[in-house]
Amino acid sequence: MLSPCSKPEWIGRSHCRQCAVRDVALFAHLPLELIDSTLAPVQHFRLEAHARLLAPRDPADAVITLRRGFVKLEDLTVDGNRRIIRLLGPGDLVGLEALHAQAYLHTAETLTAIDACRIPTVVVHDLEARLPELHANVVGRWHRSLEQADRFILELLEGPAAARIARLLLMLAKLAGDAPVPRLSRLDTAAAVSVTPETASRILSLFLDDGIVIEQPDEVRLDLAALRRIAGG
Amino acid sequence: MLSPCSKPEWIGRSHCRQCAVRDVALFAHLPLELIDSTLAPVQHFRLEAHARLLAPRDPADAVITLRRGFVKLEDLTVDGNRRIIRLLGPGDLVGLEALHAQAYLHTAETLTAIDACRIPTVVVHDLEARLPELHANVVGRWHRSLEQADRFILELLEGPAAARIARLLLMLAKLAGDAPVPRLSRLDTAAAVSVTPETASRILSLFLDDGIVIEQPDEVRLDLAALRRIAGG
DNA sequence: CGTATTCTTGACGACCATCAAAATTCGTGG
DNA sequence: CCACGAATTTTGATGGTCGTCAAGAATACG
Repeated sequence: MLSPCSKPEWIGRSHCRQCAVRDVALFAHLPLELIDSTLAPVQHFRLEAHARLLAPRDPADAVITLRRGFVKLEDLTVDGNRRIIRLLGPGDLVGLEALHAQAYLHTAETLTAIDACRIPTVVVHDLEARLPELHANVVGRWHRSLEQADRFILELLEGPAAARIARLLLMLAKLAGDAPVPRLSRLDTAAAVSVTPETASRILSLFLDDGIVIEQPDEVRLDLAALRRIAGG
Repeated sequence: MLSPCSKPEWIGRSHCRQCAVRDVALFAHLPLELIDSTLAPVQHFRLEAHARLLAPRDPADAVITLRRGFVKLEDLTVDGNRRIIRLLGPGDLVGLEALHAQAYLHTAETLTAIDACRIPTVVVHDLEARLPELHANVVGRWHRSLEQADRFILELLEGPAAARIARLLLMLAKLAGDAPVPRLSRLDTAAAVSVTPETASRILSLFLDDGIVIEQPDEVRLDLAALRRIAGG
């Protein structure tokens, strides 16, 4: 079940192209004799849909790179509502805050089944000290997270409810790329765009009636052009 | 007007305690002969209130550390409204994205007169390569920005308008610390919490009537306890 | 098969956006 | 220093959107 990324059968897999760590060519530049010793603690694992990955206040000693599947990051607002603050897809890092804080800050839960690698922070820090180019990549991760937080502020929390939900679906579609777009529950949809579950339900009913959204058990088919029109801008 | 931080009269100033670069003791640990050569490009400057500091797409070749005063970061939403996405105070870095991107991403404008230092990114990268502890500090800056973005999502864009504005004022008070709390225009208040200027005006009228807020030309006095009650949670 | 959660749909009301107009402040130049 | 125009602010009236409350239907789960 757990296998170090340095094993031959791992390296050969096409998914490695999406692996955040592979992207910076860490493995290629590492001296061969260091590969096993350094990357042995990196554990590959799978997890089913709707499972908790991280909880706030958990001791943060590792980051997780998503190879396949989708994850939501959520928090409680001051008046006790759930709010989704970020959506992560293949190539993204979950639990980035482990690189700077002692504990995780947000709840992380899977939206779909996932395929991921657990990388202890000591490994990242070790490699960072040796490979300056990895440092730029880590900063890039922070930058990406910040950009997505800004997009939540500017797109998902702005304008009429229908436009927000349309933008949410477009955001998911972009995250998914070629892969099928994961289906969000009404509760999660509401928690992402700051409306009540009732309004989320009503608006999705409209979208379904118009054929703009087609729901299947675990995924959705979207009329992107129509959604862009509703999203405005 | 422009003076390197390494000049004697600068070092001696009490404000240096608030200087983001001083905080990591860069200067103390640098070999003496490197101080002048490395820090010469760091320029200290002042700017009046309501002045533009950075604009999106400007070439990003420096970060700015705020020694005194307050700055807002803003952007346009998809439907063309101004939205304030971050508020910065003494010790914060403006234009953090320069450390990773080629151009600035947001509009940065002063809320008050400021006292700041312009640090070319090459200087930061040079020092980072030599001093590992600076790297942790830089990551800390990204973390702080991300935390504030999350607080905007969870606090300022949630709940009734009065609660949002109360939370905004509390956030400003915390930023200011001992210093006077800067006065935000109705337009800026509205742009921060995503309401119309009319509602911002109406709600502040209530606060003024109740003595919860007292406005002076450039600053405000706040009844923090009352604001916390209105903020909820 | 029964219970709990999620989802749907409806009716109602509150909050806030919108439109409008007047008052005030600010900056600028006469 | 005053006068002028532009921008901001205030206040009111009105309507729409969405939250709230409620009850029933569907779905998931043990």
